[in-house]
Amino acid sequence: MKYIEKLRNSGLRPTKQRLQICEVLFDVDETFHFTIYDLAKKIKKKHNNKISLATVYNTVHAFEKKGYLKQIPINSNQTYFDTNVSDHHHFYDLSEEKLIDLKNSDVGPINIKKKIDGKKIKSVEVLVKLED
Amino acid sequence: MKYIEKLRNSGLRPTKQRLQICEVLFDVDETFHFTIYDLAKKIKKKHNNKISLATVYNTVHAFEKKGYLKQIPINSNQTYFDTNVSDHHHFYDLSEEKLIDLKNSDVGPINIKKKIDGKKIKSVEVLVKLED
DNA sequence: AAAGTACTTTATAATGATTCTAAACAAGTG
DNA sequence: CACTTGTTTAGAATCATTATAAAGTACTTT
Repeated sequence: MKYIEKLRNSGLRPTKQRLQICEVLFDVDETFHFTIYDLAKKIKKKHNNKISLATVYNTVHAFEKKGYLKQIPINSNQTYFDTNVSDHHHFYDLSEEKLIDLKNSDVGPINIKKKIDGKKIKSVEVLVKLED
Repeated sequence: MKYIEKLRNSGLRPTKQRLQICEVLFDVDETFHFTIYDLAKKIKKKHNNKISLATVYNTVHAFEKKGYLKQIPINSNQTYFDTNVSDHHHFYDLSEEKLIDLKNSDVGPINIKKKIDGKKIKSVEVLVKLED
């Protein structure tokens, strides 16, 4: 199984549940955005078994910490994640409440001129809100 | 009272509670970031009376809809608001969990090259995450 | 392979922010 | 003042997320 090593490298034991979650998240042609609830539904559909919500939360957070997933900064009642962990940005369609990827090359270079002493920049994320 | 007209113009009745909230939010030299809970505490301290949390929520959301407040897109368990409604951006200091304003002039111009049919851009917000 | 340990999963309970409800109240209008 | 409409309120309800602790599984050591 191709995800066993990925998990091992992160100090996570390759359990049946984690492997199933990996398949849903990473065994696809295109990256996608999801909430925990979405993901739980997808797993149930694909593998025809239910993984405890607590496990889905734990695993997603472990993956996020390891850099396999990214949290998307957006104001919503639910937390959105992205399987696209490359440096990129987002449109947020307000009327449809949907996220759309914005490739890095679709946004001109961003120059942050202000510096904060003793801190370094970890990420620069742009959220472009869309209305009709 | 200087906020009465502001409220009236927005179709909001100038009630005692709304005026008190206005004073806490807008009667200050510098703009600031806050959560609903922060705001409720500030009101209690400044006016020495308690406004129902439900009212604080209602009023903040009404103000946000009218453009008197801005929601800050950030992943946190609580929603952050900003009394600075001008076009600007934010640093988010991950270790101190604190927001810092980034003036528009501190960020080079942002050029969004991709267009979505039938949608127009409402806002462009940059979140710069800081680590130690 | 058995035994021991450390990590995982799970159902369920707990938490905490936010929203809803419906009754009491205040503001605006004639 | 009488009337309508908007507002406030405490408390209940909701919903995402986190904590708990018991049962299960993976890995290591013999």
